[in-house]
Amino acid sequence: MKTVSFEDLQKELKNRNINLSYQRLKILQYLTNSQIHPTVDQIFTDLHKDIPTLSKTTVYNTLKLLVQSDLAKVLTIEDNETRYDINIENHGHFKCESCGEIYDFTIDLDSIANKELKNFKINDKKVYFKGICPRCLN
Amino acid sequence: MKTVSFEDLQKELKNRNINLSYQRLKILQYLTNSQIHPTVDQIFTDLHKDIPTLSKTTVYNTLKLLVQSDLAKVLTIEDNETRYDINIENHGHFKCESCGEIYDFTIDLDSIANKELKNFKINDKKVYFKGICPRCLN
DNA sequence: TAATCATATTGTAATGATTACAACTCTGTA
DNA sequence: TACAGAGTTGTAATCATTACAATATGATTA
Ligand SMILES: [Mn+2]
Ligand SMILES: [Mn+2]
Ligand SMILES: [Zn+2]
Ligand SMILES: [Zn+2]
Repeated sequence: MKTVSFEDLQKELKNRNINLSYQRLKILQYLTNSQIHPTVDQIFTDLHKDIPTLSKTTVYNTLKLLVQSDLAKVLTIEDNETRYDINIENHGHFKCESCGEIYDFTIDLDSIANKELKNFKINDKKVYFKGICPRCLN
Repeated sequence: MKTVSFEDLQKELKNRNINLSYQRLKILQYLTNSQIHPTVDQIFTDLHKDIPTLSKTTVYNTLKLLVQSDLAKVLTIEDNETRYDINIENHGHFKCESCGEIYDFTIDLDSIANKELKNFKINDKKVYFKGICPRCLN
């Protein structure tokens, strides 16, 4: 699973004429460093320790910007928690129903394209699994 | 894609000692008759015409009951609309970004099980596609 | 440098979906 | 008829998200 470097992300932003403010930089760093597919609240709470003036609205705005620019993806594994993934490569997500942790896994999404959909234009594919992770099985 | 008959559903409810009230009956009928993967609001609004006393809370309660009893599934294709599917057979969902319609498609979920997950206990698999449907492509 | 302008951020209020909860209703049984 | 348990209802509370107006920032121009 390829990971896009932080520098590449900065370039991408410039390509799209998106200014890199201090807040945007910090949110982007948080997303690239953490592998936890965070919620808005996790991002806000963690960053708020360093940036006491940070507004939650800014977090929402920035994430919307990143998603619209195809630099991040929205994960809706549960109906009550929206998560964000800076890794836009195609891959699946497994959520442990016991500890709540979310695991990435590689998946060949091309192989699951379906004949029934041959006349459909497919722009996005999401694969979500749920169950119990090995750590919790012990 | 196998469809469970309404009579089978009734039996399943009895097996689980779930009483079939008039409201529950109507909600169940609505789910089996409509193939639109409705939201709570759609169910409530449509049924409210026939049952003016119906409460939205009852719709929420009944759906929660059906999901807990494994007689319905929750779909979270978008982060802002929770939908329900009475068809619990494994199948994928395609949402048209133009008209909003949701299409079922068959998919062999066993074939996309992954070696990386061989030590995981998988309880549920969801596959969501987005794009443009043939009708909207014309 | 100072003035100007566009963009970004902030805080608060509004919205909308969902849940909590207490009162009421219905149905079957003693 | 009285009672008990389950189901329903309406309202209030909660929580995530969005709208919006005021303020701040940062680049551009004179
Ligand atoms: Mn991921
Ligand atoms: Mn379906
Ligand atoms: Zn776990
Ligand atoms: Zn369409």
